[in-house]
Amino acid sequence: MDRAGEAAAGPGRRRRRDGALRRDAVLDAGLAVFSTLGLHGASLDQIAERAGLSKTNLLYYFASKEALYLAVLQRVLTVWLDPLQALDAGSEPADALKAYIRAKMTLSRDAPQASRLFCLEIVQGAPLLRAELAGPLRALVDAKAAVLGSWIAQGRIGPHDPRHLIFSIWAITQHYADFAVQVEAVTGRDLSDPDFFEATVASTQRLVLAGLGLA
Amino acid sequence: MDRAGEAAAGPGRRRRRDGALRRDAVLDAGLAVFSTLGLHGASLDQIAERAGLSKTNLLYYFASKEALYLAVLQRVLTVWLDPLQALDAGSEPADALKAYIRAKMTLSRDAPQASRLFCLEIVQGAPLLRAELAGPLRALVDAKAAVLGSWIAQGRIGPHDPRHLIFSIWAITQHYADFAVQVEAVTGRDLSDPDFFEATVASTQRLVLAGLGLA
Amino acid sequence: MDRAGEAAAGPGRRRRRDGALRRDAVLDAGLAVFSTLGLHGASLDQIAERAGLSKTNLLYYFASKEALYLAVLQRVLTVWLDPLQALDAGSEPADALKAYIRAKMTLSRDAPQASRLFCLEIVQGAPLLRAELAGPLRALVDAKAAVLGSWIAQGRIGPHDPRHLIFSIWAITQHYADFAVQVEAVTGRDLSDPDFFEATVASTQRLVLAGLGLA
Amino acid sequence: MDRAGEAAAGPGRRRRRDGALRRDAVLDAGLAVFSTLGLHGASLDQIAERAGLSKTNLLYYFASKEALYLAVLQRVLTVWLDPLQALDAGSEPADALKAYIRAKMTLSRDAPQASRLFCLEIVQGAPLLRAELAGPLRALVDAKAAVLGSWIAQGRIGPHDPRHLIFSIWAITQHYADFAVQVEAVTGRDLSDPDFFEATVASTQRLVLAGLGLA
DNA sequence: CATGAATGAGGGTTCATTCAT
DNA sequence: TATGAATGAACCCTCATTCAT
Repeated sequence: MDRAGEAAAGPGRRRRRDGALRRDAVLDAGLAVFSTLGLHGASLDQIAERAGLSKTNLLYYFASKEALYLAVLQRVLTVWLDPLQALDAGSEPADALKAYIRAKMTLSRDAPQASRLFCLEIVQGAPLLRAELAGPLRALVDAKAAVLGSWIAQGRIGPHDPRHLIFSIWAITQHYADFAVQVEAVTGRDLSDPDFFEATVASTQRLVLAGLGLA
Repeated sequence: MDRAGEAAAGPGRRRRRDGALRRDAVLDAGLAVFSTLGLHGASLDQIAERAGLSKTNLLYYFASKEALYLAVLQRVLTVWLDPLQALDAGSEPADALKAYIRAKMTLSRDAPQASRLFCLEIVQGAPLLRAELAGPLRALVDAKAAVLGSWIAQGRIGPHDPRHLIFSIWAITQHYADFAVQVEAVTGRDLSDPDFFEATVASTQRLVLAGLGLA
Repeated sequence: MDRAGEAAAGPGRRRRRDGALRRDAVLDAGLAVFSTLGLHGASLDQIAERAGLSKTNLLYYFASKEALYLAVLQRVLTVWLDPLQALDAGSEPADALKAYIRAKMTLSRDAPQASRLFCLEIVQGAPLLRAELAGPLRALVDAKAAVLGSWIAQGRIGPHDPRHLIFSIWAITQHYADFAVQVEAVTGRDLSDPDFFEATVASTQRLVLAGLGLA
Repeated sequence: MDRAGEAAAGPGRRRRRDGALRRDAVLDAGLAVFSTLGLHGASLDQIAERAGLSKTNLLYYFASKEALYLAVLQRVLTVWLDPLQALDAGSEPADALKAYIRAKMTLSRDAPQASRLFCLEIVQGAPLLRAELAGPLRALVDAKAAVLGSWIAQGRIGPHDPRHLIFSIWAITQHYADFAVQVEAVTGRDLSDPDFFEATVASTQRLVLAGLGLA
């Protein structure tokens, strides 16, 4: 019944849904290609082929290569800042930090391309993202640094500069996505291996918590 | 005598030395441009101009764009692995680790472009460096992991997986070079500020040493 | 009754009238854009936007870009040849020529875009208008040359080749539309200034009439 | 001997001369194509083929299509303003005007493409030439209008506004280049026919001189 | 009548690379 | 060594046109 209903929904609506799907397919393809070859190394032809449409048609959905790149980046950034939002002042510090580390490491496992694209953009000086960094990102970090600061003030965690702590967690967790080839070259494993994933999470949690005098 | 010898060396030798100087100039220019724009975003014209010669002449020194890129990468890699070599089994663990962290952070301050170029290459899957990773780099890490492993076995540092420990130190120290724009957007400072540099070194040392039960 | 009839005419007829209005709007927009940018420099999008409809819809009214261009040209040509028709053998030569010059100069003032589009087409070799030139236009010129010729034969105007005379009048009067930017750059004025318009008409009339020994 | 000398001149010099020749060939081809199809209608491929080189090589000589177009226009403009320079206050008015009309008509015969390209540019609003019009061209016209004005003040020619007189001569003489297709459609002849050329010159001279009371 | 989606051809331009000297 | 000239491949993008509704 439902499927019949969908089939009868009329072309207009189906089309529109197809359009949104194709847009998403393009964003996915863009993420894959951009994160491997960079903005300049990627070609629209490549992305279009991967998304299953023609280059011209791709340009019907996104006005230009740079517009597509930006759209991909925006989508990445949204996902990227999400876990930190959850770091809550009301939680037990150890639990909150452990959860945050796990959440970030999970992202590194499940969305490594997003991590890499973000990394590429930042490493190259964030020509298109600088405003986002100085605006929303900084605001979020300031807010969470305040949370960590209050824990320190209450003596619940050691006196580690909150921003350096955040950077350290970011650095370590993202390292397993961004430097995955290196990790694999050295260890022969990556995060998709459940044992390795758990060992990495545990190791990072232990380092950070002990580093803060919580273990 | 030496100086007279040099002065009288004739065009042949002087030329050769000039040539070596120009080669270095090209490598420097290549590092600067590649680290900002990536392999594909950089143009030989740009690099040549920065190095003060013509594009055609540049191609006399390096057979192709990719050859130049590789040469730049090789030079980077050499510098890159150097500090780890110094991690010596004979030292006191705390001292050795503190020194290593400081050395790496110093590199991030003094050679951020090298760090970024290395990062770019790895993030994109290390298409040209994979062999280096699986070969020399892995061997070096294995060797140093053995050192750390011996310290653990002797109970001189906590039971933290040696490779994860190395990754964590790399991740944190390189973060301040690779994500410098982000660090600056959030904190308003960077490693060239001596106070910030020392605070960052101290913070990282404390986290790692405490994380290993050494503080 | 008529108005009621119109009001009650139903969608069919009203639609048709709307259609004619939109057609005209497209022709107007086409004239404006083509006369500024030429056939190849103009885009259907531009014309459609100016006419207030979508490109696809524009192509419902005109089968192709070239078809639209031709339609615009046709409309221009009709207006263009009109004043010459009025040159009547029965009139006094001086009056007839003065009236013709004024009529042409008025067109240059009121329909400069039409003049320019016609000019563009002719200058480029009239690829789409050659037939019109060799057919109706030549016939008209032949007819009017006969009129002028009869005046010469009667000694009522000087022995100036009729066709050259017509060309001269065309050239001068159209110059103030086609080369308006140049005229304005040199004099700071254009035909929309009533004083300048009258002075230009008078000047041209004087030159031509005196040139024919009529003053 | 001369030819041998040239042949022995060495590659460097021959090359350079070839380069200048090719540049000229490109300018010629550009004039031919631009004057027929306009800036937007012309393609670099077309021009390159006509000039006997590849599109890419053409772009080695001229940085962009617009740069080439401008270079062509500049060359045209130089030739264009030349005859007017010769209009000298010291001459007999009738002789000077007759000579000027002949010179302009000769240009229309020998360089009709230049005339047409100039016309195209002006008709479209002179987007790239406006500065030239308001600067050098206006200055030249002002100077020559002063000459004509002095003749009027001395009663040597009739009281015809000098600028309108100049415009009229321009309009008529250029008409035979710019509207050549129309002239040919109507008369079956063009300026390359010596009889027609002389008749046209004479006719124009008579109209203008008589118009000024000089015949 | 009207529209959103899709397409293919072509255009200008960049750029690494080669050639000839 | 060094350079100016030349080339061909690839790329992004525009645009007239068609399709399907």
